[in-house]
Amino acid sequence: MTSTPATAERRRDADRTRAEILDVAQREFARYGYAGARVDEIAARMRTTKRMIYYYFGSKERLYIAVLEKAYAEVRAVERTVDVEHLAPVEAIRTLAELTFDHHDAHRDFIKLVAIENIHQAEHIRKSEALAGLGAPVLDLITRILETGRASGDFVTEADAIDVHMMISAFCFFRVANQHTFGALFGRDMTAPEHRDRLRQMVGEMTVGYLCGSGARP
Amino acid sequence: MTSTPATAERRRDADRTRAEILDVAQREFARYGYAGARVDEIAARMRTTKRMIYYYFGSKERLYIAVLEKAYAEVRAVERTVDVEHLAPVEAIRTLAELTFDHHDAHRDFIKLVAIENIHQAEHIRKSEALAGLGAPVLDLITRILETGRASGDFVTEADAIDVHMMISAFCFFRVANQHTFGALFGRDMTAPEHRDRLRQMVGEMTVGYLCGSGARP
DNA sequence: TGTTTTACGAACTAGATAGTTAATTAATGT
DNA sequence: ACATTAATTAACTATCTAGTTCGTAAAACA
Repeated sequence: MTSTPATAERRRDADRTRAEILDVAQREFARYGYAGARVDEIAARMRTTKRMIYYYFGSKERLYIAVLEKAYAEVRAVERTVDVEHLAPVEAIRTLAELTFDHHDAHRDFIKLVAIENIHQAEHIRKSEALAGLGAPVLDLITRILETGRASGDFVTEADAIDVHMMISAFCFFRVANQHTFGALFGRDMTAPEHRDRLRQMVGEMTVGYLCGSGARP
Repeated sequence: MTSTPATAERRRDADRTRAEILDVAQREFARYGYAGARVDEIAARMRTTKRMIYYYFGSKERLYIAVLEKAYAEVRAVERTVDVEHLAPVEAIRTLAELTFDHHDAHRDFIKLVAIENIHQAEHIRKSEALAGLGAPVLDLITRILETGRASGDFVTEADAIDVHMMISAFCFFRVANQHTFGALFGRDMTAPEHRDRLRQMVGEMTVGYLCGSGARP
């Protein structure tokens, strides 16, 4: 059993080639959409040829699905590192909101892939078993925080975990996904560094403010 | 001057043909994206031919821009009917949030077109002069509400009109635009009728809650 | 009425694009 | 060393798609 050098350069390296295809394809799909992305263009941006795309992935659609799965897997890996269990409910939910903000900020290609997938009515996500049940962990976390917060009397608003997750995601997602049209219409790039901290704080305040209620309601 | 019958059917009717092309094209672009939409398919869904698309619009891209302009124009028309000036600031902002919700709910094609436009980095919106300065009216309105609310002491949070508009839009937009991936991951169709009223109330509470602050902050 | 202009339809084309064929070379196992 | 398998390349093809050509007929106009 001759072991292959893991670090040194090899003329032929299936893993490396596969990974490079996925990498380039992710950028291409995120930038131009599924239909707009060109297989030839992806090939041109690699050190290998178009034939390899079909060798490893079979079709444009299967390549796209593979890109989606990889992107979601990375996201899931980050999510697992979140630990807010030791915090009091108000701080836990604020921290979760801010971490979600950071996460969306750091994975813009992923955001765009999700937006693209929605245009296609999530048909590819639904096709992939690897992507089913991906939402459960966050919902469990939020559910526990909400229970604690209601028990302590901090949270007064009735909303379930999915509602709260949607509220947080909507803010973080929109800021990245709609930066271009919003920028064109309102003359402000919400993803610019000078707005980052303020908006990050805002999503935390917004969520906490909603759950805790305010003096303005009769 | 022979006047043409306005209501009766005519074999040739430029306005009608033009309008039908725009209508069919809007559905097609909203459903498949710019690159994914097929000119032939648009033609097949009309009672006229593909030739007419080029006769009236010149190219696929110019047709797409015309669709965008029409969609934005309709939206603007609705926006002009909003009158919340006579309301107290808290109710004004809540009403604005709920109206925005209704508006997004009622114009789903428009939402999808905006999502598509973001994938293309708003290049078409930027090309169209008809779409510049479209954001100003809402911002003026929010600015006035915020001023009144701060003067009365109802609003304590420091956020400007663009921030508030983004917060409201994000929620309403996300619910419609991301319904498919969200549904696939969390098993809930946020656009389903049984969630509508709750989410509508939620966006109002959320915005008011944020602006008025809550007891949870030190 | 005759002429011009506007609106329309069927068939066609050039180029782009996803996907293939078949030969080749590097690594692996014996 | 040699056979086998995995990885890779270059050139090719069928099809799809935006855009066109050319001819025609209904309105508008004089």
